[in-house]
Amino acid sequence: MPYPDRVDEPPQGAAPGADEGPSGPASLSPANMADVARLAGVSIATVSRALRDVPGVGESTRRRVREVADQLSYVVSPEASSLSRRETGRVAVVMPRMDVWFYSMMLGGLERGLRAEGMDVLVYQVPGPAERGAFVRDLPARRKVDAVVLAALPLSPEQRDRLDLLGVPLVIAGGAARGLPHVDVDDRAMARLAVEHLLDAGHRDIAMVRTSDTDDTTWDADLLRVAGFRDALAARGVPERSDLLVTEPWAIDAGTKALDRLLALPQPPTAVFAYSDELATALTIGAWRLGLRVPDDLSVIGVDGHPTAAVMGLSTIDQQVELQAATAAEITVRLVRGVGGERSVRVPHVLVTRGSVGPPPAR
Amino acid sequence: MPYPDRVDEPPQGAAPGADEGPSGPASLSPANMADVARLAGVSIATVSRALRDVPGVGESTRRRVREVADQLSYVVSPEASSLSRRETGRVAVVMPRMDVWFYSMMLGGLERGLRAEGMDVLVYQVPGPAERGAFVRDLPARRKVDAVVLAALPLSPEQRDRLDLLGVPLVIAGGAARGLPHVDVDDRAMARLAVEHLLDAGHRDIAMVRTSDTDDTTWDADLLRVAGFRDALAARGVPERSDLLVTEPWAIDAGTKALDRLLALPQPPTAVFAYSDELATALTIGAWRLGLRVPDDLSVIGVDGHPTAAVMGLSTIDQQVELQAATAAEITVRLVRGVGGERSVRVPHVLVTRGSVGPPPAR
DNA sequence: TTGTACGCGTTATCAA
DNA sequence: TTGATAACGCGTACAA
Repeated sequence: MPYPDRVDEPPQGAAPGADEGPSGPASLSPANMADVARLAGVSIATVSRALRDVPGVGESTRRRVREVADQLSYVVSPEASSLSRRETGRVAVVMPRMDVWFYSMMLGGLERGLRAEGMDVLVYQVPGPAERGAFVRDLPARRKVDAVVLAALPLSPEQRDRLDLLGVPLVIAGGAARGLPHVDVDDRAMARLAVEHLLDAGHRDIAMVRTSDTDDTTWDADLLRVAGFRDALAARGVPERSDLLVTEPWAIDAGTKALDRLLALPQPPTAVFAYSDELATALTIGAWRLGLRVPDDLSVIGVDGHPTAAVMGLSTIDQQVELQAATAAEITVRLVRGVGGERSVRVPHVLVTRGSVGPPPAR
Repeated sequence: MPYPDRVDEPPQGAAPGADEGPSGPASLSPANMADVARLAGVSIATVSRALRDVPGVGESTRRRVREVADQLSYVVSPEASSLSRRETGRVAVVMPRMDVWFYSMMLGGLERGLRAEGMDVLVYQVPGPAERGAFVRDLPARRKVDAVVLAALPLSPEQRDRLDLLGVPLVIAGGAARGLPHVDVDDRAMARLAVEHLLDAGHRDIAMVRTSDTDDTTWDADLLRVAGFRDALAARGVPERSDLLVTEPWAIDAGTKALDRLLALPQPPTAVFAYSDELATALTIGAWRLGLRVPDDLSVIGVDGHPTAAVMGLSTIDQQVELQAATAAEITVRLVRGVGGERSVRVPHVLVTRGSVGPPPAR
């Protein structure tokens, strides 16, 4: 009777007929440190030290423990380890949704960066105002993670304050927030750059197209890009025409609809600055389908660095989402580990010219 | 001295100057059950029972415990709870990447479905063959989750077998696998349907466009869709022209390149079946930029249900990724809870006609 | 209905 | 270098 001290294990889970896996050695209830210790003829403490590579273990002992460990295909229980170390090794990433380009890029980059540092990523989708309220009220991530990354999640200052109750470092990715570590881009400057690019090409009747959310959420990036649009016009002394700032309710083809409205104007624009590449794309497709040529009849520029923009040949301001994500991951890791360094970083943007901007058509 | 039995707490983490949050009551090291028990004047066991809504607690007692709990803003330690219950409340979602449409949709849907059932989602990005090998070898998710969902992750049968060592239910989302619970679509039938749609419109010179991976990975869906393409032609007695099956190395503009090759043929196709909407989109954009009209000069149909396809006006076979995800989430939950039901589901596809398919141009 | 006491699997402290 | 042993915080038979 080799293991007199283990007599529990009810059949647990699996229905009678269920497969138990062809792999023999995987006995129910995986091995624990005690098992390893016993087989290696050492104490639990030594096993713990040996497997964690902490100093203070004889080389031969360490080897032996290692061998026994993978012979039993033993792995440390993360739960028990966390309980004891008071760390989870996990980071929560919270975003409105993860099935649209910007967020999926951000999530992908964060996962890469965090996993490279040995952290697991727990994801939370918090789409609307109601869900945001619930998230902030219930703090479902509490005690589950060592840090929380908010990816472009619109929160009120009070909501942000309440997140202090999480008791772990908080990082904003893709946006700013007074006092909190964050990674962002200069939305205002990006917009200014885009519009300057159009002005440089000779345009004066420049429209800006954006979308509004179905709920009443306001996005800082939106306001800032409108401001940048105005900055650029003002700086060149081009009077702003209010009819050229059009806002469509969000929809996948909002750009197309915006174009229709612009073309119906008595004096249509010769160039369009779109809030996003998605908008620019839909707008351009709409233009093509109407028989308009880009940029001969209409110049278009967007913001994002969306891959479709490349296929479309759309000029854009690349906001380098991967870099934002990688940077946010790095900051998060540093905060968790308690090492110093920049707490907030502004990622540079890049004008990518692809041929969707040209001189205005001759009248 | 109210709490004589708690005398630990080194400053832990936070640098001296760091903000401690304006929220007063959040003392370092959050309250535990013992704290709640003491303040409520009951035993720890009672607190545990009261907070978990298990029967066997007086109504007044339960209320009192609840009050004390949120007064202390107490939350159960997931680590300790997991350790004791031998469950994590987490599910791992593993996918090659999460920053492309299909996977981000899948992940979003899985997260929604799993969270609705109270499970947290841990994500793993396993891009290439090397990472797949490492994932299968090291099983980093072991002991961290109650189930694993593999989302369209290409694995060899041996690799799948090795995943048995995870010791938790395994679900395949967006693909099949002998013996494993899975959710998939009928790729072969989808392709057949798409090509039949083109045949019905009168086309006979029908091309299929697909991409090849940079690594040597083979995707079942790819083979099946090619088979479906052939099925449809054969069923109508249309001889297959080998020059009309073109494969481009994956790139965002692969569709455009494929089109160039097709148009260079002595007898170009009058219609194209694209492996994906992404390909169909790039191909269509390429066609437009060449001055071709769709469907007047060329008919195009894709597969996916990608939102861009809607903007483009592309007909497609919608593979209902959200439904696939929701179904996979449901199956996963059932397996974890050990309740019966279908272990594998085939999700229906839908032909969406949008006007990118018309009769072939008159010669 | 409530309390006691042990187990869950580690890490960390203190001796040896 | 190694070994006991006490936390870590919660779930749960078992007893009261």
